[in-house]
Amino acid sequence: MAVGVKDIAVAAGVSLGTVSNVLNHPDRVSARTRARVEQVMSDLGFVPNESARQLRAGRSRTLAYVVLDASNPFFTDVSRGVEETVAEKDLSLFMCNSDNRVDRENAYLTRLEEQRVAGVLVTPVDPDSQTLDLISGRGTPIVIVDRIRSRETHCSVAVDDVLGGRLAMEHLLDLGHQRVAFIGGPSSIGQVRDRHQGSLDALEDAGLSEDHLTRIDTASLSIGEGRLAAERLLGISSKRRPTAAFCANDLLALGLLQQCVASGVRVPDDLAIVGYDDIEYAGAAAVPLTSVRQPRMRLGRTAAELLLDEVDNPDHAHQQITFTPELVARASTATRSA
Amino acid sequence: MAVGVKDIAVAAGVSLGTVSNVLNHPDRVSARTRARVEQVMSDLGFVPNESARQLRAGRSRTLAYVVLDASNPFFTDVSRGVEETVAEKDLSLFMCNSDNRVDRENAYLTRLEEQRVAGVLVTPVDPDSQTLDLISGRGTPIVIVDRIRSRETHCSVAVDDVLGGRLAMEHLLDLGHQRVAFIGGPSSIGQVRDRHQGSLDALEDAGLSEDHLTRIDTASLSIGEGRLAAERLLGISSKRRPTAAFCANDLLALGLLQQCVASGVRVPDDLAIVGYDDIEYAGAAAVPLTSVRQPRMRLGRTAAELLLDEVDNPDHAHQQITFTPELVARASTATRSA
DNA sequence: AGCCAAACTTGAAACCTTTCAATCACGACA
DNA sequence: TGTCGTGATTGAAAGGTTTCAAGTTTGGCT
Repeated sequence: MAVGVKDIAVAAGVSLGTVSNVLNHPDRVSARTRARVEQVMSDLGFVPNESARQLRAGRSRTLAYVVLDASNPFFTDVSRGVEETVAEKDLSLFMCNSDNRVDRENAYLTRLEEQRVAGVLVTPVDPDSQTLDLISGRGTPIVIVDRIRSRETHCSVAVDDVLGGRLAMEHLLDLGHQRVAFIGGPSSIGQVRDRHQGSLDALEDAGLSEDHLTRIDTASLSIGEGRLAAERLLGISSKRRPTAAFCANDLLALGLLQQCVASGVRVPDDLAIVGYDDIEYAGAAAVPLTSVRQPRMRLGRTAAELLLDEVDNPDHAHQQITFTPELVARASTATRSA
Repeated sequence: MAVGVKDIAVAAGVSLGTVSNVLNHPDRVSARTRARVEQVMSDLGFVPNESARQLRAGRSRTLAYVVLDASNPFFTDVSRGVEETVAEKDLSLFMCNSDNRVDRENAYLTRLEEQRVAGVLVTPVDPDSQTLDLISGRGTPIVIVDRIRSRETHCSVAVDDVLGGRLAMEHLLDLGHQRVAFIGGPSSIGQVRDRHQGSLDALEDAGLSEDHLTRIDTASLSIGEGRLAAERLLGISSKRRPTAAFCANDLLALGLLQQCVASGVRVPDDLAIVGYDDIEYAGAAAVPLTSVRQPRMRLGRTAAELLLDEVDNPDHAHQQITFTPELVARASTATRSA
């Protein structure tokens, strides 16, 4: 059934080595022989066995990206950047979705290592996971995407979340808001902590105390949690209620926005909203959301470049790259007069 | 550097075969030997080489899903269903994103065949692509997801799009709308054709002529195209303008909704909107969208089950499974009086 | 015709694992 | 003590490819 190089060799009347050369070093083979061998290959429907090739070569020509949450548009854009860069090389990219679960992440990482993939990109559930060190220690290059690690044992790319938080808060303060809600959680997520910290920094710089920021904790960064947060926020007596909300990501902001509209709270007049990530749905919302944009594609592209370098540059040095976020102002924080 | 079974065997003072047995047939090995070998494995950091295993076994224990568009939430939900089912077995799942491009789809399929994956799920750009036949003809099982094929040479799962189109249109007709726009394209996509056809069927059943349906063609099924469609729709003089729009998917509907809100057109009062797919963002929109829901997870689960059957059931028979869609009514088509 | 270099082709070894028939060790039983 | 059976272990072969040193052919030149 399965036809291998040997069958091709026999059918074309050449040796195994020649068939292999047609595949891997076409220049070493005379045009006539090559044509004949290629003809036979397509006649017989030959499909090279990548396992055998890998076994010989020691490594495969495949990269993998272990995504934290494939349904979050933020990550699909990062993936797009990765794919774009990888596609230019003669490599393929497989994607694995850990879905925020440590066990699945580990299962995938193990499988990938067993497959001897050329390298792995990963947005880990826990950036300090020891598994990552073990694997790269054994020789599989790993690049960490969108997370920062305490020890610099890998390449990584990330965005400055403290700065992002600061940008969001400064924007709201500039607009004259004095009472702001920070909506996000759980704080085990580094991103959430950093964005919150950035808001506090901005407050401090403005000479305002921390009291001006009301923290509303959420169980996750989802639309549903955004709706729940809205209920808690709107439950506050209108006198003391914040006039603006900064959400740790756009999904929360979308949920918040929806619940506000449903409750007759006008956005931005009664409540200004800032999101984070600037996913496509943020700009496309009925009240387009102001959001902090991260260079998502660029994140993916850079991560892939670092990995490619680590894969085939013998004197590669680990790098930690941090990008700068940017505020995109839209209707959800438009000035009241407008 | 790399430690293999041989190194383990030497270090543990046993033969190659015994090490292999510890891995694959633990019951054949005495408890004492097994413990010793396992100890050595973890001491030395042994990671089995999957390529070599595969080479011997002939097939890998990996499945793959070639997704049409990883950034469309519809497909991420289908993937979730697939993953769920696959995770129950001792198999892993890789995802590939063809991004609607035939060349990438083919590149991935080729790679997967070379890797000798156990089976492939695919939502193809062109359901009648010949590549699919070639590959399954050579022995790699393929299941087609969310598309229908003219010839029944593979298993496939899909949703009845003609019925979905009919449900949407009947809903609008029930609400008293007489002039409706169908927004979607390009019509090279079978789904778009079917959903349009379903609307026509509903019209006919209601005894109305095709004139009651204005078709607005789009270049793709994206939010941006939805906005463009809105401009064309709103350009029609208010006398002749449709009072409702049925969009071929939710992304179009979201774009349409946004542009309407921005232009001061009230939804649903001035224009009722029905989307398709019922992605999470549809229900979470500022004016929650009425949409036609497809059993996305179920689609994924069923596809995976069919594939698993084809993989390890010798007398597997191809099946074409069609699911039934369901209308979810929300605010975007609420009755005017409400 | 004879020689040489260059171009091409060959065959065997190596990659790492699994399988399976064959061997071994051990205790039980006669 | 010798034999048998059982469970544990072994060693060699196989799986499909690539590599590389060694061998062969080709064509040009004198």
